[in-house]
Amino acid sequence: MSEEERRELADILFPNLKHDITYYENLYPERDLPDGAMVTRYGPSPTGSVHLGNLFSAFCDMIYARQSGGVFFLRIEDTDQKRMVEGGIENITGVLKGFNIIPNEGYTYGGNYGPYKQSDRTEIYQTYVKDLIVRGLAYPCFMSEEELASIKEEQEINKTKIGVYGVYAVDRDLSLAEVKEHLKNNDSYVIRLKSPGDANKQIEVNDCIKGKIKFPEYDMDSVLLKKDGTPTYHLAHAIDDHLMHTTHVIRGDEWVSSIPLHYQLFQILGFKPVKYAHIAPITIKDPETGTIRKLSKRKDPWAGAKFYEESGIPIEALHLYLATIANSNFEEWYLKNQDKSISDFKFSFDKMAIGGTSFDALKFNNICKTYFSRKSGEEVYNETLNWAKTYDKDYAKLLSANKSDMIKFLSIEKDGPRPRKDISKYSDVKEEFSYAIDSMFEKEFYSKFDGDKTYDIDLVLDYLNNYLDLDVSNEEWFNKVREFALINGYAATPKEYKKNPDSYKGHVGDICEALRVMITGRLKSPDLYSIMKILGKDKILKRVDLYKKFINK
RNA sequence: GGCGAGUUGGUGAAGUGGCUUAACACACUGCCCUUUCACGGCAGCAUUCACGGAUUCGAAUUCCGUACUCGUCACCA
Repeated sequence: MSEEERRELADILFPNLKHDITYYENLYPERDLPDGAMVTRYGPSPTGSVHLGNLFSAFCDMIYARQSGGVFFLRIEDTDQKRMVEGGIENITGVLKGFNIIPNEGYTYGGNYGPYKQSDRTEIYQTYVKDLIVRGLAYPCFMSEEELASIKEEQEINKTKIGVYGVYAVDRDLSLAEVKEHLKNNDSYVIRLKSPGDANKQIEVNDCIKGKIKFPEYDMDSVLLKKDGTPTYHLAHAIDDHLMHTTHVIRGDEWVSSIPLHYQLFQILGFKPVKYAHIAPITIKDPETGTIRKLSKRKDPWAGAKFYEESGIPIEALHLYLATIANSNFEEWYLKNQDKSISDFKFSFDKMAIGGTSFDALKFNNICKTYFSRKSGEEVYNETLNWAKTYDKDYAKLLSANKSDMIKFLSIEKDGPRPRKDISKYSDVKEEFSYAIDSMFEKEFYSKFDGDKTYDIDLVLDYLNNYLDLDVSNEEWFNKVREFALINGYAATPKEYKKNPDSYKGHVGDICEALRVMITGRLKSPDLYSIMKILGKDKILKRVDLYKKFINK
């Protein structure tokens, strides 16, 4: 086909486009950003629920854009109508918000590079494709599904590369008359790339994470525009990321094998190539089979986005975990810098895992504990209340009614450089601190007690009535407990008791244990003095009463 | 099958030719601290980096081959 003919063909195929390429190029000028600013984007396909892997890649988009003073935008990639799920888009934007992953531009966020939904950009894609046709780099292909299937079969038998290329691209060099004939017959068609590549030549690309990768040049006539005039992912990616001036495409590594195609597309469209950062999938070692596989929403609760909120895991703790997955040196840095947060850390692509990143539930749990340990009692209280308001309304009421005491309980052993680590999620607060709220404690009625001993109520009452003094310091208080222990035939320290076990009934620890069990209903608790001080003598005595009922039930 | 990537302890991983008798964290075990638990401290936990070969004075690190795992080869993204 001559250039004249291609021009004619382009006009026949796309008669109604309002603009030309230059129009769009001018519409979306270069962004005015500081040097080194990264423009990243998250491009979800609205197919329903969100996977941890998606969240991770969006998280990376956000941190890299943020730390470089760039832009992170959200683009809805809904070019496939068949995959559309009712409410899918709303679900995605909602989940992102819920996870505190906030784009600073894009769908529902606005910006000067929209529309940010691909189904609203069809005309733009077609404009570029029309130009490609004029330049002889794209052509209409009328091959039927059957024809495609049959060349694939042939290729499989011949053990050659599968796809539409070379001699298999039968419509590649159709004459204008032939195309017109097809059109007259109303034959359906797609627009294919007329790939200028040579598979015998190599290209080398530099992935920000994976480093240098070599591929044969791309030589297949990939589909650019589908039968319905809608673009394929590849075309949309090239055009959108060019027009929106994305600098870094961070995406899952299932895309690395399409790098040659994308690279070629950028080249023939005359676009400055984007930098790619292909992140490894989040995997898990299957507990049953021992093999490594991708996280599965069906088998692994962590894979689904809903899980975290529902089970009361703080979003910030998840961010912390994503950050430790994202950069291998983050964890160490975070442990050394007690007072710093994620945004203080400088992430870099070369600290990202190249192979699969394994999800370590135990480590995640520990990170959650660390998160809580660094929060003040009041912060823990507020966050827990906030969570309970939607996920445990009854508990939320109890929390509100017991605010000041609850904060005191949650603050025990929080000051100082070595805070307790006993909570990993909001629902743990309810479990671990049930003794803090009278009505809960009464209901629980020592059901949490996991020992088999019964304790001397008279001894405890004697102590409470005659020796208890909560107006002194912790140390003085404990000295009085020691005094009381000695008087009653208990050793003042466990060491002493160990030396002469026969001369004592037990040691101070035993007295404390009795107190602890009656007051908290369990063998383990935070500092006893602090608990007693918050409760006060009256409540303590009531609990001893309750214990009496428990023993005699 | 073609193309591409990965393979370091119980786990997540650091490591880019000598500073590695393989960091750090999680888990586990022991001891210490201690009124319980948690926290914290100390110690233990890979004589070895999938396997075979090559290069080198020297390799977990470079090269070649083998095995296994993963991704991809759609008018899905």
